[in-house]
Amino acid sequence: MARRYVSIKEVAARAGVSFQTASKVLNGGNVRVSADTAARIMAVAKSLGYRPNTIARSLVRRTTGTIGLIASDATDVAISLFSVAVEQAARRRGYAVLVGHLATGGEDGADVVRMLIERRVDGVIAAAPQVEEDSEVAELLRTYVPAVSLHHVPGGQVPVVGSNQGDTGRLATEHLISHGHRRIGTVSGPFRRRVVRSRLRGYEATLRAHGLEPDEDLVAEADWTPGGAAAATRLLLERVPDTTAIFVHNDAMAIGVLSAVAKTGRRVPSDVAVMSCDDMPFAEHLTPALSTVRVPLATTGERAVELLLQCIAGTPVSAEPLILPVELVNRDSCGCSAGG
Amino acid sequence: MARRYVSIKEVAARAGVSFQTASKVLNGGNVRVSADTAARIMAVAKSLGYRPNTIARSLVRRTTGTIGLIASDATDVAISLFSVAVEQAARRRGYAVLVGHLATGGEDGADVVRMLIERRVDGVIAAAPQVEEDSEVAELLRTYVPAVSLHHVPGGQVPVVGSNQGDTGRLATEHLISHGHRRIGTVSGPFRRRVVRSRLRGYEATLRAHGLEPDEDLVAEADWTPGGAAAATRLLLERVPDTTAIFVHNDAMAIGVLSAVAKTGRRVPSDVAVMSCDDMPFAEHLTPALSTVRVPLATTGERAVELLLQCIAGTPVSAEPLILPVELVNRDSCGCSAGG
DNA sequence: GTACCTTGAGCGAACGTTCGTTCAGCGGAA
DNA sequence: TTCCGCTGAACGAACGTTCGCTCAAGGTAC
Repeated sequence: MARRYVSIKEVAARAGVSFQTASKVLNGGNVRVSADTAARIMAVAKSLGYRPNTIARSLVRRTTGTIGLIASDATDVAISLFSVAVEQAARRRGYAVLVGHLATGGEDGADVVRMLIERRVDGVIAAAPQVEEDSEVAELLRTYVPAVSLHHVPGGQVPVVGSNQGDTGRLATEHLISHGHRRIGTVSGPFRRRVVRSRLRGYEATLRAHGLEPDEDLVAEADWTPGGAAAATRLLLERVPDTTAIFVHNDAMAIGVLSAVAKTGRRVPSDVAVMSCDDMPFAEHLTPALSTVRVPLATTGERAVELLLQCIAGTPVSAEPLILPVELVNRDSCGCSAGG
Repeated sequence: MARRYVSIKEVAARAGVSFQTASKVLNGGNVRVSADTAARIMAVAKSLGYRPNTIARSLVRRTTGTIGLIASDATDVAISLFSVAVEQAARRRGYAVLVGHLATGGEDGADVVRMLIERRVDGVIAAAPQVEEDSEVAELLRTYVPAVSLHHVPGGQVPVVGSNQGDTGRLATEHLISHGHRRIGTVSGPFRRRVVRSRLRGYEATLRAHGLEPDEDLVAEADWTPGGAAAATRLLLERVPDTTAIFVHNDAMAIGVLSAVAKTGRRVPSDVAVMSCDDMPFAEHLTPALSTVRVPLATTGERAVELLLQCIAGTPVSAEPLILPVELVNRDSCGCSAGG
């Protein structure tokens, strides 16, 4: 299999020019080379199957044209949607993406970042809630490499991009209230996440704004998974049997909520209405079709890349988080189609 | 922000040794350095925040410790499960992963591979069905870099790892037959995919083995998405209204099938039983809980990494595909829990 | 005929490492 | 005293590029 890359020196030798000249025509910018010398070099390069060695290029240019993506264990569709968007946006701009998926606990965060740093990525995008608690990661990001995060990073100084999570809570809750519900529960992600707390605040504020008192029995903490959400839902319906609506913190959990509600013999949406967050591709195909607050993950990914490239270029970047609007998507699970 | 990496030369200068000596203690192997010189160098390195530059290292070592992963647009949970497994397995072995997500049509396959090659990845793992049709990609993989694929690559010579897809078709169909079904439809992925054809062959062979004649009206082609599957299901049930069971080619589509069946007023599993493939995390939480043939995607990812590292090391590798067994997982949608 | 400009190409240095070889100094055996 | 071997460290070369400077040849203007 003896595969070997041919270097620019071999190309140059075969073409009868210095390797620096070959460099100019093959990879370089302003060419200063006659048309037929150039053509000859190109021809030789092609026939030899020359592929530039970006490793060597990176060494002298001191940039790798690579960005690092640190993502949580992307069983979560939302994260993978985001990751794909990031990679494609980056590639469109000539950047490659080096990815690290954190273990569930996120205990390897610093390892991943070190790996990225040692590979000299030009910048890092963090899409892992675990970094919220990891000050070692924060420190590394702050001191070694431009970074953009989907989540707040301890100590700040890392630009954040995302949506207003309070809005998702507000929108979902308001909509449920507009359907006449008064006993509105919520199945949330882990309390220690900022996203979760923001959504919870939005939910509670909206309740109050409509004269309803938040009740902590109505709040059930889960873990972003369908299974966890199903358990939380059972608990919630036991504690408050007359719950008539549930606000779920993501679509994956909504699957579990739907199933748990059905298992108690209640029907969605007539007995219990359900509103979710995210709007993943499968949401509209669940039974009943899931009403949800759309979070623009793909756009967020593209914005994150743009923002990061600005940081890399040294353009000053706003200290304020870049906020992308969320949007209510009404389908069946909230009761809209039933005319409720 | 003037971030600057400190090089080994600066560390060496501060420690009063040659940079090659510093190299030995910081990154090198057999040390031949006195204990306190070593300690001094380490201390300086730490205080200066030295991070080895693997770019330079790669240049001289002629390996990057990086593998490329080319994946289809991983909206598909199955692919992202696989990708995560690959990355984590690779990292455990000291490799980083450079990822490229193909556009839906896969028209950028060769671009992605070229990007990987120019970055001198040590090997490539392909998890994109589109490569089955891309002989340019195949050619690049064959001539430039060790590779392992989840899908057959035109022209062969690239080791394949995966499951026996005929088995998934057989297992699902047999199980449905064992429940007494005689009119068994199938909602498949795109016909031009080998996976799909293998599963279809397994399905048809099993039908025949039980004295049932395959009927092409019972085969509805879809596109791996819930929406496409829903449409295909409607078509199928229109063409053959007395269909009593459906074999779906993945869990994502099963969501659409479940919803489409329900919309015709039929119930799952009593009117129409459903068997799927994959066993994604959400499958058991659908309503009804999805019976499915588990495809060990995560294990496949780890095996792919192992196999690739063998190729990289030059260990001869079997020409036969590496087959991982699939497994029947019975839940509610096939009728098992109803005693059918 | 001289001076100058332009074009095309060569050349040296640098990027931050690794790796193998060389070398100075020292202790001990003959 | 001489020679040897060992230890600790220095040193040169190489990896494959980019970048900027130098330089020769030829053309043009005076």
